[in-house]
Amino acid sequence: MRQISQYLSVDCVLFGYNGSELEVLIVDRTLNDEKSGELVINDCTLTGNHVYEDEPIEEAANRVLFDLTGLDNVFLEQFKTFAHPNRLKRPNDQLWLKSTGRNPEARIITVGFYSLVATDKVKLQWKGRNVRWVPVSEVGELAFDHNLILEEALRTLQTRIKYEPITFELLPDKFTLTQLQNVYEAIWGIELDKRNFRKKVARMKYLIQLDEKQTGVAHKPARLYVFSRDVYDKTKKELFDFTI
Amino acid sequence: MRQISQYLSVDCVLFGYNGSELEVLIVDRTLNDEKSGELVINDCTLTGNHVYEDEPIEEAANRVLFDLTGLDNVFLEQFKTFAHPNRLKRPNDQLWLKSTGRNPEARIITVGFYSLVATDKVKLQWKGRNVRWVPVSEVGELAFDHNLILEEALRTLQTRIKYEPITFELLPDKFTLTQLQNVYEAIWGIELDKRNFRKKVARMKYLIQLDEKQTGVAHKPARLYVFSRDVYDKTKKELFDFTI
DNA sequence: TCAAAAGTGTTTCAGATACACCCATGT
DNA sequence: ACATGGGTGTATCTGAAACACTTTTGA
Repeated sequence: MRQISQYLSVDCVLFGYNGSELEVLIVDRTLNDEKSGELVINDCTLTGNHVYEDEPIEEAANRVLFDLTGLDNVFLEQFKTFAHPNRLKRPNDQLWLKSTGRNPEARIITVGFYSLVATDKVKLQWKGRNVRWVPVSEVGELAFDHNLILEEALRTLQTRIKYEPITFELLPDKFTLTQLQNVYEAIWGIELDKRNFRKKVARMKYLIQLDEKQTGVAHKPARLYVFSRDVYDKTKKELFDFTI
Repeated sequence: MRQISQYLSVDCVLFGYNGSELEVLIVDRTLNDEKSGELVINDCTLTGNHVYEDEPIEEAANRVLFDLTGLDNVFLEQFKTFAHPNRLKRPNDQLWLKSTGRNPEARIITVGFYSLVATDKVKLQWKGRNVRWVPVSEVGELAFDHNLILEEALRTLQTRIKYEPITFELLPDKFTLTQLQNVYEAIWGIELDKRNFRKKVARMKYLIQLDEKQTGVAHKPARLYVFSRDVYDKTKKELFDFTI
């Protein structure tokens, strides 16, 4: 029997992109009173989970994502650890811990990961709990310290996309330059100039133009591109070209 | 009696600059056999410590630094958490844990912080244990997973100084532009052009030229500068000018 | 034929790079 | 007087920013 760590968890901020907005995966947390059946907790959390005693945290985070999306090999990066002694001390959180058999007094520290997926690659599923995409701008108050975790994850993402080629993770394998531009715009919350953007990405050899075009769109169909990690790894010098 | 967490620690990678090289603070770890008195462990670690159950990790890290340097308000940033189940499983590490009254089977996770100080501000002192500055390039094999931690800290530092005004932390309050340039060169391990460097920093309004010069040097004395966080906070837009 | 997004070029300006000599001080 | 590091300017090139119209498709 595999032991669960009583002190360590992982939380995954799973970002997705729906074609216009940056979204994040949110789980409903509901608790009914044992006797009255009355709904005593009804709020939301990020996706997270326990870590097995013999399990590296990266594996635990991957496990959460796999359970959730069925996807393996998802982009995943540790960004910060949250360990404040009071992070689970709000009344609802204490109630929740008790009702799920945890010691509400224990200090549980959580390692935050963020992850990027193309929402259309994902069929959501999580052990009967209700899971859904919510635009980052519309996320309300979350349980635990999850608003803080989300905030830090977003800040990390905003910085990271300047220097690392990870925006592709939010798109289908084949994507248009407009989609790529939209991802940057959604993450930064600003608008970019189309011509300048295209001049910029034209320099990136690892963005490979295909002989394919969009179909089924009611306008001039756009060319499709793929990201080549191979080419990227061979031309790492251009890393900082990602500053846009 | 304040309880110590059995599962959580902090490690601080304390970087210093000695005028020519980037250094890191290293602690000797020695253990004598109880009976024979023979030296059974004689190696080095980074500086780290336990966390009290009711103590935020940032405070724990600050406490380590204060005990070590007598300095408060030192630059300190969490960079990564290390939690691999086998991270303390090498024979010497197991021996050490046993001999210091810890459970060698327990999984101890550690949150890594890095910190920057001007070595000449510091009088080292650490509970009788031998502590010293070692150039980063000359650090040998360290105990636990501390080589990995150091590596990640250095990588973080190299990236961070491109976008954040933190190099000043490694210098005396008043410094010369050559010293500043040397810090970048030491951290990146490359040489920079003096004239171009000066043109670049001349644009940074938060580098304030004093009406003071070096004294006691056997050459034309250099002008002294200070970093103004005030001005920096007011002109944050220029953040990315730090790319050098 | 219209609506909708794709795609494209020029000008101007700021900053990156490359590069070599004279200056002020202590010994 | 000499050794040492301080301090400066110019020319060239690359990339950032600002900006508007034509093209291709489906409805």
